[in-house]
Amino acid sequence: MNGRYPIALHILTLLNKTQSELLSSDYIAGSININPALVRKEISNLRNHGFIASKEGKGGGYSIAKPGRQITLADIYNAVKEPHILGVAKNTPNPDCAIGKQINKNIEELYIDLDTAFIAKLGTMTLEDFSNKFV
Amino acid sequence: MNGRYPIALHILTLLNKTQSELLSSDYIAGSININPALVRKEISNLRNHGFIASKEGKGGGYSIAKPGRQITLADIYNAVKEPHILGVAKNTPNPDCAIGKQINKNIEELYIDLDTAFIAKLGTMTLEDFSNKFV
DNA sequence: CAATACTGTAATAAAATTAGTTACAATTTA
DNA sequence: TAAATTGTAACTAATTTTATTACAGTATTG
Repeated sequence: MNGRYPIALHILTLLNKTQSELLSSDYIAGSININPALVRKEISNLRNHGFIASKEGKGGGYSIAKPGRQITLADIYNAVKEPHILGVAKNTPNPDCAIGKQINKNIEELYIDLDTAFIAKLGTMTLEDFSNKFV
Repeated sequence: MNGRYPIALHILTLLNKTQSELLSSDYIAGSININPALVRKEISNLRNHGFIASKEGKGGGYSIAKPGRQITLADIYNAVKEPHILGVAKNTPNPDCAIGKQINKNIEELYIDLDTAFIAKLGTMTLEDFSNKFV
């Protein structure tokens, strides 16, 4: 798994804590300590999911698009998630092997089961809850 | 996340289904369709965790070290797991930012919480259960 | 005891993925 | 019109993952 989830959480926490004004990608990048273009790229994704509103032009920037109470950590997970929770092997198993032939289907099933449980757990926590951990 | 979990599951399923004889890394690699040296490397890890027994020399190979009923999918997860369930960002957040200063601690807490729940779920399934999905 | 067939492990190389950088058009404000 | 900002693409660098090669060590078997 790459660093997109923690980055997304960082961005959304900042915006959720800053209701009154717009934050620029430069400011956000300064808090995270990464490149502003990367921030804009991830925000582009989060905006497509309806979590963030943006305003172009001078004085523009970003704000949270809806109350943190209405964004669960599962929603964020779904917005940045990897294809499979426990990783994907890149091999193509041997179709002439009894196990190899069936393993992908069975792993797939297992993953769906796990993913469902994981999302259920994440769904019990909101961005607001997470934000409230900050003093 | 990389492909180690599915690879480990594949190896262990093969061995659990083959109680009577030893399987060579070559045979296992043939089923997975990856390099035998990689198989031996992952097995080296799984052996250190007590899941696999090995025999060197001619006619040697691998076998399951204990009943599949005694190996949970959580045990396997713990043997190959990544540092964090939802990924790690490589940045060092700005310590002069109120959010940046606290985010790592809060993410850490969240991850421990999630990991615990995930392991509990995985702990309800055994290698035997997984093996039984194969007809 | 010599040949063979394995494991165990390390070193290296190749491939794939992720993160970072640069650039610039488009937009808005003043 | 100048300045500040987003949006996006193209490219580069770094890191991680996977693959390959090699070979010493260990049993087995004729």
